[in-house]
Amino acid sequence: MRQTDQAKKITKVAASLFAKKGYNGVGVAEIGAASGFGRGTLYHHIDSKEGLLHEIASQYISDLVDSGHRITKEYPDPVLRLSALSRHLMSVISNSLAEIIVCFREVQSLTGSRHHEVMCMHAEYQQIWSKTIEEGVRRNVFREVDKIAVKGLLGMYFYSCLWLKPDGLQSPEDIGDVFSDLVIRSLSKGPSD
Amino acid sequence: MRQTDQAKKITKVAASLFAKKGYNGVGVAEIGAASGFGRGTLYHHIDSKEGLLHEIASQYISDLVDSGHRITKEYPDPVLRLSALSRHLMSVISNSLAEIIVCFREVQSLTGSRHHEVMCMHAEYQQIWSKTIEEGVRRNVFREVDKIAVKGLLGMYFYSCLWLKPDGLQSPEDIGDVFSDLVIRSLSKGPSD
DNA sequence: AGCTGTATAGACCAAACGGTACAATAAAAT
DNA sequence: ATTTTATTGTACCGTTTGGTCTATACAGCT
Repeated sequence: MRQTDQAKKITKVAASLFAKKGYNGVGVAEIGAASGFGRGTLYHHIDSKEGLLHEIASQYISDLVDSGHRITKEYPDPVLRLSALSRHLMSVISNSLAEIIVCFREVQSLTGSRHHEVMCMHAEYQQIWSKTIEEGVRRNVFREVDKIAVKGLLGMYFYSCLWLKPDGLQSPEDIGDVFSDLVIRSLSKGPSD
Repeated sequence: MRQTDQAKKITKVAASLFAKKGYNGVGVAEIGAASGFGRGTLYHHIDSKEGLLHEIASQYISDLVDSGHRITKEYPDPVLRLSALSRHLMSVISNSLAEIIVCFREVQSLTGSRHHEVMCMHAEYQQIWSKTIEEGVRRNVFREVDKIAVKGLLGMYFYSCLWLKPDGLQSPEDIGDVFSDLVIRSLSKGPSD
């Protein structure tokens, strides 16, 4: 969707407000005030409050899916690919904290096709990780794991939006490395496998 | 806090409504209707809407902390303790899905000391896991890991409230076992450590 | 019967909600 | 200079918000 600069600014402001107070905890008047507009002006730039939410949620997750496919092509080796996915995911989360918090906390506030679209993209991103693990099993570098494991591993990352501090001591890439180390060790073949 | 049967019922109903639509997405009228009361009656049993939220959030997490301490005493061995914590956490999450979803999604809607209290208990629970890992390092069964790792590992569990189905194929304990397997492998000493 | 304490429903309140209408203004195009 | 076109603020709409107040009903007890 084409967005003007003003609309982008409003989307950005709305994301951080939604992240702080929740979708239903923020009124359109507050969004307007925070972006320096009156209510009438606001509605000249956006279509509806829910449209704003959809924009926030879908934008970041479609980016994630695109980058995921790119990384898949770039790294044929499953171990290296997992490290790259890990670093990248962590840096996206860190750079779009507000958007991702909103996306996870407020998906259920989206209705109909908007909700469906976001859920599908989320499933697609999970597939990217699943395929990587399967590839590792095929190449005999990973052991066979329950299908539910990938949900757990991704949870490690996504849950971080609740404790990640943008100006923390560790960089997102450092954290991504710590996590990918955990992930790869948990998947690797041990002496008994 | 002492709660009458009616108050407990209202808390339960409110938890599932909050989980589905978000704290600010549900009105007190709706809570009343869903529990079979008018608005006046509702306020005869509860003090305020935020009090309800606090009840939901604090109740489950204080249970979690208590059980955590109990398990710590019961299992001196870090590996066995981690497995027990894992199974237990997963079954609590599964049995109180709505409450936990609400707790994580809406903590920020709590104000002042109520917010602080919940955050402290959450930190205390994380400590229980941290201490277990440290104990394992001391006993030379776990390798040294970054302090941030425990946040990631707990995220595996907590994030599950977004995809866990109460009537799913796998029991919470099964999932807990899959997860504890991942956790223990990711922490274990490898050939190169 | 009379009293006391707990439940209950519904009217009511001021404030805020998402969204629209419209007039006023600024900028651009002619 | 005049006409379009894109922005803006404000007043307004009906609805819903969290919370209070009051009147009634119904127990159990004396």
